[in-house]
Amino acid sequence: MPTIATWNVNSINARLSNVLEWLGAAKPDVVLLQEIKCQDAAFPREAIEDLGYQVATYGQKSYNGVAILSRWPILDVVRGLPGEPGDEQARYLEATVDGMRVASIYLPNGNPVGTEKFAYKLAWMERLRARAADLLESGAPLVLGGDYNVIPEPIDCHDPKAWEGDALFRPESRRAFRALLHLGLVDAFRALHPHEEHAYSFWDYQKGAFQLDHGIRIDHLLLSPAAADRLVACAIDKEPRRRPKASDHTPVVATLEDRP
DNA sequence: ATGACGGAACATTTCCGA
Repeated sequence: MPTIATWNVNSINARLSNVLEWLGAAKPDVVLLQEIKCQDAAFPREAIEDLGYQVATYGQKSYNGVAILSRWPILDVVRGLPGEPGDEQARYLEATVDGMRVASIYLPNGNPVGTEKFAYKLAWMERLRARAADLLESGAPLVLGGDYNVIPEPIDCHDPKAWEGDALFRPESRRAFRALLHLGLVDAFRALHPHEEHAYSFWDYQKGAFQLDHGIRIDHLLLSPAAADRLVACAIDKEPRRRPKASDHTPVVATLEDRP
């Protein structure tokens, strides 16, 4: 059965050996990467192609950058989130793989609240909602995966009080995330594990956060009804976060039934 | 109130992230 993963790698070149090892061990079929932190030409394409993946990237210098890896051809690629032609931040890459429309999403952080950065986050989320609504019209399977930089509910963080007021947990951010769900999108992990606590996908590098399990769940796979109907498993793989030179995020992996 | 870690780059310091 096909698996699709999302992983914010916090620089693909700093993380290459960890990424190659994980691809070889977990053997995901489709991978949505965020924060590749390089331009397209600097992406280590050959090393990943050698493992049997096709590669599409949408990079920029130093910051942001997203990519899609797939065992199947990557078709009809859209670079950038529609709705704001002047937006030069590389945070959205969309394509068709194995009959599914997929997108790799690196949603803006939005801190500090009260600045143009928070306004950009909320505007970006509205653009994403509009794009998702368009994509849902076809009824084809759709997977919107990535680093949403949103803690959906108190259960999704170790200490809700510590996150009060942060852009990741502000009511406006959570409401905009719920607006995506209200379109009919399903949070794959939470749908299958409705009460699971300490299910985190990010732990800060500082203050021993990983060892203390002071994490947050901000990396999400949102599935359209046609994709959610095929959902059989969703897991957070903490193994890459334990390794030396780890990203501060770890992969989230969904398993879908074969196409009917 | 600040820093703590870690990455990139016009780099021995600054900007950014969550």
